[in-house]
Amino acid sequence: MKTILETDNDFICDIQAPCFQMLTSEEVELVRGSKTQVLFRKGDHLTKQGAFASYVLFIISGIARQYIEGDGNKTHNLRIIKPGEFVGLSAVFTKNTFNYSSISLTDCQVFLIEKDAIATVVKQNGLFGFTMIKRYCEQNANLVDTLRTVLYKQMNGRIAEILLYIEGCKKDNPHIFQLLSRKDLADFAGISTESAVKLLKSFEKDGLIELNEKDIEIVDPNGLAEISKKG
Amino acid sequence: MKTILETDNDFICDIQAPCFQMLTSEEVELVRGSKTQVLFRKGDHLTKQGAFASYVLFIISGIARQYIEGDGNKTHNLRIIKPGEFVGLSAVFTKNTFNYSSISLTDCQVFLIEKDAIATVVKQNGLFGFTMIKRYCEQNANLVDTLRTVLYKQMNGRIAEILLYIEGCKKDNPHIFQLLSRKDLADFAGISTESAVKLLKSFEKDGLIELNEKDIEIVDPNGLAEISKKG
DNA sequence: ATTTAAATCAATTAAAAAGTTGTCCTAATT
DNA sequence: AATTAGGACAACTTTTTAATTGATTTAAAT
Repeated sequence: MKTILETDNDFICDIQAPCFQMLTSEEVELVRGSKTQVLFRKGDHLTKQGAFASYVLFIISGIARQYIEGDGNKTHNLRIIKPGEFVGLSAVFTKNTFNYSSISLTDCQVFLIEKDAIATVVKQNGLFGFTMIKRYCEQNANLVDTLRTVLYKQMNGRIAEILLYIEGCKKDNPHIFQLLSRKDLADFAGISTESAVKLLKSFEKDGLIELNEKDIEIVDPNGLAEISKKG
Repeated sequence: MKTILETDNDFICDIQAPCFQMLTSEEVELVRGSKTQVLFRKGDHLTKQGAFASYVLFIISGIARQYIEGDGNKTHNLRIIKPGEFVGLSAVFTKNTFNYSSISLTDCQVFLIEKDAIATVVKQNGLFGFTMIKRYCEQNANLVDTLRTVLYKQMNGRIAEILLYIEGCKKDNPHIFQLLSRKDLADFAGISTESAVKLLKSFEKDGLIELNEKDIEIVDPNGLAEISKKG
């Protein structure tokens, strides 16, 4: 009990993440007083699509997977959530409910910050507002990319694209491929699990990637980029 | 898409559960306007210990398991949550965060009701308040029982007690034992998984229960009650 | 009409998780 | 000091879940 609480306190006493550095000390106090910290264990839901959202989540450590739920167990993965990122920003200013689910791929230390506190600080602090806008903007761009992929690309391009995307997440977790099942990859690409399996094998045969158990080694990133671009 | 939405609407258009029958039509409107409905799939978290609680959950269908998280993956199961029950009532009037986690054992249709709406209705409607008090009271009694068990009983009594408890949940789900692992049972009784396995076998040998795969048949409820009482 | 892309289905294999059992260790009780 | 309750560990088995493969079907695109 004691040791865990101590490490918790390390987090609690300081909001060290870059995006909070630009706050005044009163603003830090406001955020500090409006937050709580939770350990989400591997496999826990950080957000549940459709549930009331009275707070945003800020990831201290660990990674998670964000997805939208369709009918009948269908899911589409949207992104890997990394340390230093927010979840549920879309609930602060507009919707009152989370419009997607997310689930932790590893244990995650997370701040939950009441959304009123975020809104207040944004109104006071232009610089902080600016970084929030930047985040929204990036998310928008990513959503548009996802949409384009779903609308226009076919299997090869889709899986090549997400392989490169996941590869880019290796700096946050070098073993990220081991944390994702074939179904997870398929749900990122929006294809069936079986198709994903077959395509990965064929990519391996073509020398684009290397499959070692669940780990995937990107051998020819340029080749993959080419396939991704062609669609 | 269509069929699912239709069944959803059946729920959404009417708050049919007994405990809402005593509300005036304005109160029903207030609750209706402050609620949303979510399908939690088997294995999804309904609540996460420590997260902000801006709403209470009301179970329409399905069952779930409520537990408290300790350090290092230790959990203690508190109860089976059944249709017609609330989750998170303790957050309405006092704590701002959930003080326990809960996870669905089957798909669950759930109303999330903003806690302000519940508080408002309780203040207006004495009869509704009365039923809420009754619920709190029952939960208190159950918590005291749990505490007594943990403090004073030993293995045999603990496992006998929870077998009878789970048996009592069969009217809400006849297959409930199949939904619980040996670890789940052990975490209800507060003993190790291995001890639970061994005790179940010994109970079977003594003709108290019958084990068929994961299902458990209570053969001698009086005998179990005896063991449970003795501790 | 024919080709192509990709989902679905069914069967199989592989890997992971859960359950089981015996042995040993520890702390409390007698 | 001896006994007892019950957890912890290790080895093993069973069950469940995930991955794979090939065959078939569907639907769109040429």
